[in-house]
Amino acid sequence: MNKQTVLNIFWFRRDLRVHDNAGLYHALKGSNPVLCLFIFDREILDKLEDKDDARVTFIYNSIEELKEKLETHGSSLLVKYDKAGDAWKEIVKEYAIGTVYTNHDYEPYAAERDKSVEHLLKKQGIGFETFKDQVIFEKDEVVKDDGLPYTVYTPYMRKWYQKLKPFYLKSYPTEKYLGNLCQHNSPAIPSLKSMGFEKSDCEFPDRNYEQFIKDYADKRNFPATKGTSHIGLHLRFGTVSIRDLTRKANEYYEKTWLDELIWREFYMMILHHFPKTMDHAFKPEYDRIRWVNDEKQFKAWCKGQTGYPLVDAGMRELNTTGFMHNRVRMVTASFLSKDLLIDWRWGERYFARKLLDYEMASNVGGWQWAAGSGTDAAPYFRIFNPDSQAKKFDPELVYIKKWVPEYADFSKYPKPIIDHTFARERCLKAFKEALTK
DNA sequence: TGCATTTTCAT
DNA sequence: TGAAAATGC
Repeated sequence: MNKQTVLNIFWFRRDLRVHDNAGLYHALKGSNPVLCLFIFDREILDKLEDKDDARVTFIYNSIEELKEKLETHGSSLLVKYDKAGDAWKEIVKEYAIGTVYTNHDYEPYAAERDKSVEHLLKKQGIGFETFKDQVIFEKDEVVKDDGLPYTVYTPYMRKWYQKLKPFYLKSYPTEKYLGNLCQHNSPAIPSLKSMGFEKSDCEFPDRNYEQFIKDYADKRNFPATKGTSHIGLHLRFGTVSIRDLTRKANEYYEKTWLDELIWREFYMMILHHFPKTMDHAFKPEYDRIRWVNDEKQFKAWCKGQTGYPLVDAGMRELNTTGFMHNRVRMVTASFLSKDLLIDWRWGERYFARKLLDYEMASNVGGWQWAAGSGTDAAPYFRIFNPDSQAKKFDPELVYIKKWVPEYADFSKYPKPIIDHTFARERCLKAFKEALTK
């Protein structure tokens, strides 16, 4: 590429699609040809513990798909493997750049990274323009009348619906402007192996979610039925558009499903305004709880060896597939934080490592809800009984037998690592002590 | 989207 | 006597 040709760059991050991509649309409408970029960010990759992390494979596949699509338009995708800041130092040397376009990325690390990249670019006289893409309403769009952020879900949700107009669900017609991509031959994508990863043989969920939206309200609580779409993975990496998804849910009047999307935006908004809640209780007095933090019990929980069949089934589903049914996420989280009195952050980190659809805001929000320390949290005396939860939501033992086959043979299934009645009393005592000081 | 126990009330 | 409602943690 001739260094003299001024290009605009579109930087893909967690919006790995061409269709209905806000930032890409704005880039293509700009005055210079557009070069597309993706960076395998070592700041993130180097911290992953599992070399066959399926999420890296998923990203890799998505990047290959994107590159092919851009190549059919005579362009390509520039792929770097580096720390984001270092990659940008190279890129500004290699290309004459007008403006860099990208979509908002809200997690604390991403916000820091973008601030420093913006600074680096500005010093070179390069513009940095960012857009809302992965949510319908972001950070400061749904706020109380006094301008402060909501900290309770229900009033937030009401305001969210009030604000919703068809305009916000319109797709960006990127396809019309793909002629504005620059002509470019990019070098090959660095191999997974060269980045220290192996290809995972994990099967990824497809993007067809229509039927799931329709059935959601009836099936969502029953882990044995295929009532969940596993669409979280595609939302995490932007391989489906939130606007397309919300439009469909809205068309079908599936409020229960739409509510889950609103929870996602609520927690993103919360993490943006209260970034310290990523590892501190939203209600600070809950940081006074004296956790037991028994390593052996933690390991048993991780492996699905607690002796409580629904907890074990959930953890084994997670370990095997990278997913866990949401009802079961609540049960396993309650069991770890309340029955075992193990710090919710340990559980949060374990889910972060294993969940394909891991989203910091939702995961932290969910864990703090279960532990009682978060927004809208269950009062601390709400303690799930893992056996009655199993009776209610998996009465035929279909889910349990699938993941814990030895449960059928009473003699082969381990005894509970803790007695629930005892654990419940101990939890009430520990929480009360922390909260009444 | 809590659970266990007590109270109320119809039979 | 047992189901449903109320109550407290």
